[in-house]
Amino acid sequence: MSTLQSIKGFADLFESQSTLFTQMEDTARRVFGAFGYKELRIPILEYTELFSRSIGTETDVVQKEMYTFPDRKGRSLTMRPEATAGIMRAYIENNCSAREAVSKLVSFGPMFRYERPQKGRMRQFHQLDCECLGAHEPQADAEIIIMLMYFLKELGLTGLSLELNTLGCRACRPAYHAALETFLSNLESAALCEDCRRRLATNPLRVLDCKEAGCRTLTAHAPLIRDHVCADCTTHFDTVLDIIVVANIPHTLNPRLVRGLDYYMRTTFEVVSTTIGAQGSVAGGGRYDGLISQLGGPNVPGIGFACGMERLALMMAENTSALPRPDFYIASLDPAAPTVALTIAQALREAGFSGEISFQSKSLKSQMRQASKNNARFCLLLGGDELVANSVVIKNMDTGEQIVQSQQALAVWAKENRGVL
RNA sequence: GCGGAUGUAGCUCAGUUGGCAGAGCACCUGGUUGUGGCCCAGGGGGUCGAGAGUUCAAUCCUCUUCAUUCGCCCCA
Repeated sequence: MSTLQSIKGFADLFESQSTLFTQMEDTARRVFGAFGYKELRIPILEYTELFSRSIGTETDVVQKEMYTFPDRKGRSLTMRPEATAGIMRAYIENNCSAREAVSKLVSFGPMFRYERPQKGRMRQFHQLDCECLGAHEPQADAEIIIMLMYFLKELGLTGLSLELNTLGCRACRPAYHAALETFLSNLESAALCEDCRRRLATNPLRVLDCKEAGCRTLTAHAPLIRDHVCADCTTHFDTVLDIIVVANIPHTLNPRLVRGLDYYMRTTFEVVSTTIGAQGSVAGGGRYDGLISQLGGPNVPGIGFACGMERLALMMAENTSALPRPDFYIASLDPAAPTVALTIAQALREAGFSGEISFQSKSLKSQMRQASKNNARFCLLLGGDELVANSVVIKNMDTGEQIVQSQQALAVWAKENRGVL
């Protein structure tokens, strides 16, 4: 292993990839901005306790996936594995609830989880995060789901399915968990797969989400959350569904949809793609009333979601618009010419044109090949007789036509004939 | 943390029951051409991922290791 190698799961994004991320961020600012969301940039490092207290100490994320280390004074820091916790901290610390009844925040950036990389999963990955704080009404749930689906549509993505579920609230969830555990413990536990036998102890809800056919049939008649939630939760979820139906948003109810982070309650949702490999979950979120107060803040409700940007990029990949074409490429036929080229190029750029110069003075054939590859609209040839004559040959790379101009007048001439160069 | 696949030229990959390392594309030089794209000729490039073992001889067989990749788990 060489230190001159990137860290496993940490990727370099060159133009073809980075333009996709730029496009996502631009679309996000436009779409979410139209719903009143304001951008918030939060730190990458936080005290470890923030994550363990919000995400849940028993979750896989906290137990085995965080990049955690001590700072120089021995305090435990963690590179954020998700954005919600940090946003909550910022919201509380800056006393946002006193300034506005509802805060709508959007944030994007890198997240870090120590997992085995595979398609659609990196150790440093990027999420786009929206949080709506201060609204407990079901209309807020519906709006954020509608907004998310609108955003994905604006990115030109298709073939996505929206799954919805409710997890109940603090009042009714314990009863459901008890009913589920009773059901599971009455099963022939040996018939469950190895993973599920482990889940019985760690996270019984996950057993419902198992992909093994054997477990599927065993749990086919397991108690479902929907049948156990309280009247308030039922009303809440029904209202959300009514709005989603009226808004004509295709969706499926998935009573087995479970969230991996402890703070979720009531409405949960996930957007899934079947086209990008095993890690098909593209966006996920839900309501988390109680999280802010649990972190020591005011009793403010919240709902939000996160989008996996790498996973969106996988879907957008073949969709890229043509890259902008440079106006000029300056090729030199003489070792002294690149010096002159710098002056000419800068005058052209200040006149509003874009382009590069070749610092080498190679053969004409080779230079023209480079100019071709550069895809510039015009190739400017410097050197030889023309250099002596203080002029430059301008060749139209599409038509092959060429004319000669004086070097000093070039930028002015080009500006006056903008359509030409 | 667990499993499968793969590491050979800048890129995509061939290859040998173990015997001097290959192609296409790219790059460079020259020719042809309307100063670049097509065509022709030539050329540069590789500790065959790394380390150990077996052997007269290992890119090939054995072991170890590192990396990449797909899946499990988990998540977005």
